[in-house]
Amino acid sequence: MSNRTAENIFDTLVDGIVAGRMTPGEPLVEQALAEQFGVSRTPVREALHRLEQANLAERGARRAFVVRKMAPEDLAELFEAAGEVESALAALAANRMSEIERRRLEAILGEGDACNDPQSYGDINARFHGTIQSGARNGILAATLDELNLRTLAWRAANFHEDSSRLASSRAEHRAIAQAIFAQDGEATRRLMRSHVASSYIIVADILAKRAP
Amino acid sequence: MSNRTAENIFDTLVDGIVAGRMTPGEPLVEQALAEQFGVSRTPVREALHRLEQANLAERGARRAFVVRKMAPEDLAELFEAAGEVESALAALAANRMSEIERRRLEAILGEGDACNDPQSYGDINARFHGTIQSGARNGILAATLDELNLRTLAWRAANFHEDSSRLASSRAEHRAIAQAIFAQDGEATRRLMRSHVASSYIIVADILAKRAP
DNA sequence: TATCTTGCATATGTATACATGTTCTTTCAA
DNA sequence: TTGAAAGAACATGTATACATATGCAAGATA
Repeated sequence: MSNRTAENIFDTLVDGIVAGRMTPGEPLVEQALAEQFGVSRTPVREALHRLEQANLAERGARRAFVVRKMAPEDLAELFEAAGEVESALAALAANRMSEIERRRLEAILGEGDACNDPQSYGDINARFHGTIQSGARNGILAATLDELNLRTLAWRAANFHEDSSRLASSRAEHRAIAQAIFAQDGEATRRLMRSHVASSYIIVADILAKRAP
Repeated sequence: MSNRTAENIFDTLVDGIVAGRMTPGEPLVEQALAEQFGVSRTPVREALHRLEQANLAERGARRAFVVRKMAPEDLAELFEAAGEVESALAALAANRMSEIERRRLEAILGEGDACNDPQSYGDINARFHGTIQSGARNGILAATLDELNLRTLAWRAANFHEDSSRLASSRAEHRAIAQAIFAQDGEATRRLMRSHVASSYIIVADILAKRAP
């Protein structure tokens, strides 16, 4: 079965990493992956290079690729960077979102209040952030955030399950952000979004610290 | 001579694009480049894929790669994105730069005042921004800015030569930014840096508008 | 026993041939 | 003259063989 193309293989590997099925340090050998996917080394090779560029893979022994390990300092930088970019997007969105988009955001808030299942709350959370992201009217900055989030996702999936107390505070933070957006107060929106991202960082870092002290 | 490796070829092509020797829309054909560099298609291919990922190349007719053309709206988004990221870095730097770094920044300011040659002022300008960038203590966010700047550079090089009036206002803006950093006023630094990047955008956009109205 | 050297195992880097897909051109018919 | 269909041309996608580099292990030598 060689219906898999380079793009396809890349997506599969990304998914495996962000879903936590492939653990940091795990080797990514061209030949082995080629046999596994039923293709030659060439498309696998291309996929691995893209992984490296996306900072999801790095070089290990014998120049081999391995799933990237991140130091705790890298994690802090990563969340700080994502927080800065997403809060910038939110500040822009506060001044640029259409009336329709604002109403959609309000609706998403309502869905979040009515939802207690962590799984589907994750979905609602993604739609909340996605609505703000597209409301900023800057595709390049949005793509930049996507890149960064790909990397935070790898951590979240491996280490983080939303608990109910986090769910409650997430709701409150979302509402505060939305209110700042409705008031078209860019700077308040920026500040609130930054601290929202920071609090999700604290949880991930906390779980990590407890796990490997 | 085939001392050139994939990395080398990538760098050469990037340089050619940002320096304006390769114009937007120019085809990048694997076979032709391979012969030109004296290597096979394989390393050229890899370089082209990296160019595409860096948004410096895109697909043209017959799936061929061409040097990326940017619409004016893209340019606006790009500078806005770069402005947000760099101003975030500057805000962080205002609170994190060491005493030594602050003195270095002051020295660079002095060099800028003493310099009237646009060429070497470009150098000083790069060192000013580089000092702030590294003073922010966030390598990931700094790398993000580098990526964006690679793309703005392609425009600047093709369309922009600093004139002396711009040089004077650039000096004044740098001094204002530095003073906000010395005062450890993150928010003022952010605001000033954002408007500094925006004014360089205005110049590029202006020249562009006069060129192809 | 410690260390340096040599050789091999392993994984990526490159070259080349062939496969695939897309566009342009030519040709034939209405 | 126009339109559609077929095929040639061109460019990338993939497979495979060979080249190169790197780390590890074994053995020789001080």
